[in-house]
Parts: sequence; C-alpha cells; structure tokens
Amino acid sequence: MKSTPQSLNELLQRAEAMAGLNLGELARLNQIPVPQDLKRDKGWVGQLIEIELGADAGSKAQQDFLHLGVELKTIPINRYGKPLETTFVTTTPLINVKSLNFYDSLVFHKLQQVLWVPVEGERDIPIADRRVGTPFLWQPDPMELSLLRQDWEEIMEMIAMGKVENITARHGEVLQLRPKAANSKALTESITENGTIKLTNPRGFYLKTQFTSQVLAKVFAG
DNA sequence: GACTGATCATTA
DNA sequence: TAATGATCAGTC
Repeated sequence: MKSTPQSLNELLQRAEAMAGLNLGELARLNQIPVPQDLKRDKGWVGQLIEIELGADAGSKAQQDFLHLGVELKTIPINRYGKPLETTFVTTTPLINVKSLNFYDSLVFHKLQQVLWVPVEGERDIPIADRRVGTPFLWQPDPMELSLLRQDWEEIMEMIAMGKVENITARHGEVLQLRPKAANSKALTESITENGTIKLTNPRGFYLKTQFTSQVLAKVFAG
C-alpha cells in the first residue's frame, strides 16, 4: 500500500507519472488481478487509481485527499476524449433538508477541487490494455459554479417540497438526480408533500456528460 | 450516440 | 442501510 501524498505537488507528480500507462501495468505494479470485464467490478478502475495515488480507502462522505482538499474522479473516455458516462458526485439527503445553501452542500464541497483522471473506456479495448490519460486538477469557474448551483437549488427545492418522485434525470442542465442504490428495491426515507415521511429509492447527484465533456475540452484544447 | 433507470462489489 | 467506487443496458 502506498503512503498518502503529503502535498498537492506530490499528488500531482504521482498522477502525471501514470499518464500513458495501461491498466494492466498499473495493476501489476500494485499486485492486483485484472477482471475480464467490469460487469461485476464497476468500481475497479476507480479503486486501482486510488491505490496507485495513495488515497486512503474507506466509505467516508469526504474528499479522497481531505488534507489536500482534493476529490479524485476517474472518467471513462472514448477515442476522441469524450466522456462515455455521467460522473457520480454524491448521494442525496432526502430528509432533514436543513439548508438550501449550495455552498453548504456536499455537491459543492466535493466539486471545489477535483483531480480528473481520464481512462480509455471503450468496451472493445481489453481492460488491461486501456490507457490512462493526462490527469489534471480542476476547479469550477464562476460560470460552471453558477450552472451547478442553479441545478442543485432546483432539485433540492423539489426534494424539500416532497416531490422527489417527480424529479427525473432530465431536470438540471449539468447536474442530474438519478437512482443510486443496490437496486430498485432499496429504500430510504424521504419527505412527503405534507411534511411526513415516506420510503423511496435512494438518489444521487451525477454530472452530465455534456458538462464533463466541456471540462475536458477546455483543458486539452490547443 | 445520448440518455436514463437499474445494477454490482465492498466496507462499516 | 448507506457510504465508497462506478458501469450496464434498454430505449429514445
């Protein structure tokens, strides 16, 4: 197990050292077996990168490198550098919605500073052959922040009003709310329209591919 | 090809 | 159950 990086520079240097390597090489360095496909190992790539970079494992609702204020996200891309999937941000509280202040939200805290690690993700490339792209540190600019805030406020207001089940993945320009659970039978508490409690499928916030696509394009342009 | 709802592994 | 890590797969 690698030690956790002590500084932002150390983290970035480790990240840059991964660029161009494929997942097979990375797995071998860390003595981890490579799955045939990701059907039953959907988080495998993310966990491999965590290990390589020395993120402390665990299921804390916190940034991966808390002491550095950095959240780590791998993002599967196609041959043109476009994201193949939406990006999960955080689970959503559906009850005890205390504040509708975006800057107090878990979404804001996680997205303040993200280390993006693009990885080839097309399914016709064997897992071990998929290459890691150039990682980069991202902070949302004022425009991006404003878009995120608008979507977040709209969605959280609906939750607070007891309208969780009326929210579809179409709400929001850049941020969407979708199921995030073991399956559709999983239940968690949420607010009803008259303020009482009911049970619904847990939800999470995801970044739409259009948004992450622009984030990537801005960095790799020119 | 993008989008959306559903799903998988693991840990605590 | 809920948090972490996400991708799968059917439909539009």
